[in-house]
Amino acid sequence: MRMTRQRKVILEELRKVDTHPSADEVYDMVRRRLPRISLGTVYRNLEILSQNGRIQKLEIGGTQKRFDGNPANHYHLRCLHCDRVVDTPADIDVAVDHDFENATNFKITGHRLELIGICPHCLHQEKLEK
Amino acid sequence: MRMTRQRKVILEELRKVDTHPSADEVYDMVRRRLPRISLGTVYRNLEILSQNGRIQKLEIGGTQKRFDGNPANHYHLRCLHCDRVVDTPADIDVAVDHDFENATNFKITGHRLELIGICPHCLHQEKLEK
DNA sequence: CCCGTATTAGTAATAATTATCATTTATATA
DNA sequence: TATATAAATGATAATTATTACTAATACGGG
Repeated sequence: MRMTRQRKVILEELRKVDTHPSADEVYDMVRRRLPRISLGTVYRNLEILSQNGRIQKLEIGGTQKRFDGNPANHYHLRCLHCDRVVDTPADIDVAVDHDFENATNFKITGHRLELIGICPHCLHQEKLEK
Repeated sequence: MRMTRQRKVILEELRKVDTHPSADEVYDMVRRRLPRISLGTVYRNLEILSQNGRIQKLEIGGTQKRFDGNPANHYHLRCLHCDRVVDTPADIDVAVDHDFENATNFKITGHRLELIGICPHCLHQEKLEK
């Protein structure tokens, strides 16, 4: 994998944030440094970087895919109100694979878990509105 | 909610299968009984039926949404090879919401869990190929 | 049975992503 | 350091999945 200027900046910008941006949000972020980059390049590189394990492509609820600059395994919380996606603490691990391997006749290689709820920010808003 | 002919057939066909079809697959199934139904009607009804809790809209990996005629709570296994989606036994429940509510400051209302692996059918195929 | 309104079929529009291709550029090697 | 070459880019077109629009239709209460 050649480390092009575009690829480098995409990776750097994605690592700066913990907001799990969509491809077009990454495009906006990167365009501030590389105004002539094209959206196709962003898509292509997000795909390549996630295939190489440098970032994560998240398939969580909603219409767009989101991207995570942290390639380490962790879960995500999604806020029903503001759609924000937040990382869960790294030390929580839900060891369910073995249970399901016993209960079904699949060979389980992993799982995707997404927690749904209301984020602290929106909880606070709700209180104020009462 | 009016029970139109179209809506009734969509619900019936979806309940017949355990394959978790996408909207266009439901369209194909339903068209055998109602050849003049339109794809828009299928989309609209799948949305309405899922909002009324009669079916489930699944947002699992892949580009298309899938639908499940069984509205009861259960998890899904997805096969990496053939993309088949299979229900998990109903009696398995992963009680993680409380743990995450303590570890974060979200109010957790639920979770989505998807098991990834190789289905028995594909495992068998692999053996034969060796 | 008739009326009012939700629903439909058909089509157009939108949104997200992927493909194409001529030009440019990173990098291995001479 | 210059050069060859294959990978990558930018611009644009194409595709895929889904949603919106609208005149015509049909469900179901009275």
